[in-house]
Amino acid sequence: MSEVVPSLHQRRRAPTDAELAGIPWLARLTPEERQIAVAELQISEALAGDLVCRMGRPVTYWFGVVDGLLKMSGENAEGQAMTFAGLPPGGWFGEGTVLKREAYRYNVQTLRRSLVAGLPVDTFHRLLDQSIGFNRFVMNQLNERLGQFIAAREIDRMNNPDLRVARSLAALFNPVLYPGVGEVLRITQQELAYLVGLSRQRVNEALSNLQTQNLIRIEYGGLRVLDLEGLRSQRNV
DNA sequence: TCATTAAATTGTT
DNA sequence: AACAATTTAATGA
Repeated sequence: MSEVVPSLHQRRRAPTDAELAGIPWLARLTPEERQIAVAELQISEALAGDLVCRMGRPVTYWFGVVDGLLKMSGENAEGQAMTFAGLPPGGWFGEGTVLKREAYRYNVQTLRRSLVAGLPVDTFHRLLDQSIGFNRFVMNQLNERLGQFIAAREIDRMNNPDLRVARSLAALFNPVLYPGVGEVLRITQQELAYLVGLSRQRVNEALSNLQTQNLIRIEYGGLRVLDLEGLRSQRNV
């Protein structure tokens, strides 16, 4: 576990066109608004294990995943890390904290080498003041994630590992929150195991079961979703 | 472009 | 946790 915030600063640069294309809310802006946003957007390359934001630190940016895989976690009363959510490409997070200009309430760490985009807090507020499209995006985002966290409570209460994996996968394939994912989610079975809180062996077995049911197809270094509704509606057997 | 080798990931016990 | 099998990425002719 390494804190590499300094390297995040050093690696910061302007976004390329290809990276901008992967940022979903830019499409909701007018050309003028878009120009403001793009001028302020930063891209940073984070190595595996880097902390993107740290609990308690003052908020600096609204973050999004351009490429790679992140995990959001907090601490329980005993100080044990607890994973809240996985963040695949296209996912943006921290707007609640940015809105209130508070300190980050969780840790976000890369599970592997990733490209992370950041919009400065002041620019976020400027867009919120000026842009209807931006407001719509943020509102939709908050709403969708509320649904996902409610679903996550259900997942936590399930003791059947196959169900946990199925529902967690369905969350990662959410096209509204993570539009960069598409048909194939780039994730190793080890990474998924970290997110779900199971051993890799058990995840491997659960994935095999889901593949047998034609819900997913296992690929090298990733998973292809065949039936998202089927994953969501997995029930106890 | 192809063959060889190293590294990463998966499947299994 | 350990190991073998498989897939991909890197290297160099």
